Amino acid sequence: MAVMEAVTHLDLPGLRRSCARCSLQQLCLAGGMSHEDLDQLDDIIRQRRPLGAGARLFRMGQGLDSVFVTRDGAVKTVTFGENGDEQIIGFHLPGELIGLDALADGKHRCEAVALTQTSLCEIPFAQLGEVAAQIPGLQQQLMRVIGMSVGRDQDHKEILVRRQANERIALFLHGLSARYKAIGRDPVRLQLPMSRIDIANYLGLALETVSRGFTRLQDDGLIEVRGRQVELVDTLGLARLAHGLVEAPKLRHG
Amino acid sequence: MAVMEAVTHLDLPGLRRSCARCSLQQLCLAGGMSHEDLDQLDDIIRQRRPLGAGARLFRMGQGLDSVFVTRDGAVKTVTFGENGDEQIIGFHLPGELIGLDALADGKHRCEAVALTQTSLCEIPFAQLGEVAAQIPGLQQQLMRVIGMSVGRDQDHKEILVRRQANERIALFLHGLSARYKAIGRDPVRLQLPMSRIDIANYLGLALETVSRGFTRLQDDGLIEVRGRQVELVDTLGLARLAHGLVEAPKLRHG
DNA sequence: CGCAAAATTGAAGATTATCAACATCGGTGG
DNA sequence: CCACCGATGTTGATAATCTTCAATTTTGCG
Repeated sequence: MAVMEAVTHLDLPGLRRSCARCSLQQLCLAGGMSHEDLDQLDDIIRQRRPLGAGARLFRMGQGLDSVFVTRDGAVKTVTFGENGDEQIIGFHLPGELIGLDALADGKHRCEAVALTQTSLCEIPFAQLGEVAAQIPGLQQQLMRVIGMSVGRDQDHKEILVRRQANERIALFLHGLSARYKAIGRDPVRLQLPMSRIDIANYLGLALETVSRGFTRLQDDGLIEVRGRQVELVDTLGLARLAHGLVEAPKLRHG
Repeated sequence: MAVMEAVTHLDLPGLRRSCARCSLQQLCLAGGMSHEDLDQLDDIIRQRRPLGAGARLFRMGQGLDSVFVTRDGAVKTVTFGENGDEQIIGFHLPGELIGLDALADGKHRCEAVALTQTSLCEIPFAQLGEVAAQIPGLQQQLMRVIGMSVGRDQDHKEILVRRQANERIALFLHGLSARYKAIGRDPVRLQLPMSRIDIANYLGLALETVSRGFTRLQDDGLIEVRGRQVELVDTLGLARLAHGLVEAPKLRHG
């Protein structure tokens, strides 16, 4: 029961803070639980030393040992087709659960890779099951968290079915903004943790198309792009574009 | 606790058959449970009178009362954008769980519509939670079933990111075949329960593109199309196309 | 400061959406 | 039993969008 790690005495920022004092509490597994129950949850959660960009949480085919919740930073989950090409299945921001892909048969069908320096909570799955059986609130909250993950999957699909590249990009930014807002970050000035290639891959587009889309949205006055920092200028217009309410996105005359 | 309905004495085919004798047992919530536990599960499951094509299981915004498992037939889940257009989120074949979209906040964000005459099992969600807390096996199996649903979502995404229409179609048929096989149906001669429009919507394509894709795949000797009956002739070739291993799907010279 | 990776921009070619006409299927009623 | 009708599905032509290949610029970091 290796609950405590060498990490305990390091006192790095964000480490060994209890769930009770975690700002992500409401979004995470800890949501809506009594202080007593939180202690029990705390006991099984391992808080890992921050991972560097590119570090892997788990690999495809590996058994489901733990589920993870990002605490700070960002993670992408990817699969690899027969031809070996990477496909990004999801981006995971703070408070979002990672590892559900192994729920079906106990083996991961994704690989999880840190996009930036990332610290996260690790929850041994077997122990989670045990504790959840004892604490009714945790059981319920686990379902809610799973539901949120399913909801993000659905959002991703709703992006991918769009035929217009700019609509996908607008939806992507719009959704990201909402997620940032939910974790108390600035929903207008977005600091993107992922590259254009990763965005393109996630959106099912060529990277050049994404690049062009960004400049196009900027030219139309919807966003302001400075590398990986994107500012949402005309949130309403962006939302209209995102929801396909712009009939003819014509070029300016001339 | 309205467990029994007027339906009890009807003895329609597929009605009031216990989980223990259900052919879908292994895929469904009943998988891997003892005979005793199955009885307990049986007690909370309502088996509904078959629904006609077009009937709705639940609507968007409605509270999560029950989850459903298709027993026979097929169901689609759809959302409606701001502009009112329908978007198909998933197709649900026998043994597949429906209703997880409401797990996050207790309200459905999809609508579920029967594609053909469909009979299914209804499981009141509150009671499921109670029983699951008592039966450790059910808890575990519930996770597995949720995991399978998440896996299908991932498959759907992997279809949608494909840029080539024929690849999407090939992947769609390939995946459908696998699901048919899992429930003991012929994985080669597929009887599609959904229209071309629905397929196009699900694949993020125009319906004409789907129609052309079908005939193209037929011309290439991969499938044989007779309306909604599609026979997979060259399964290997179809898989190769599905996985993007065909470099240049050129037209025949001339 | 310089280099490699990341991002932008340009031009050409290919694929798909769209509009439109036509064929086919299934069910209903004569 | 056949004919009709609407719904469903197929096919054709055109225009628009996206991908691809290529060159260039910018960024980030040692």
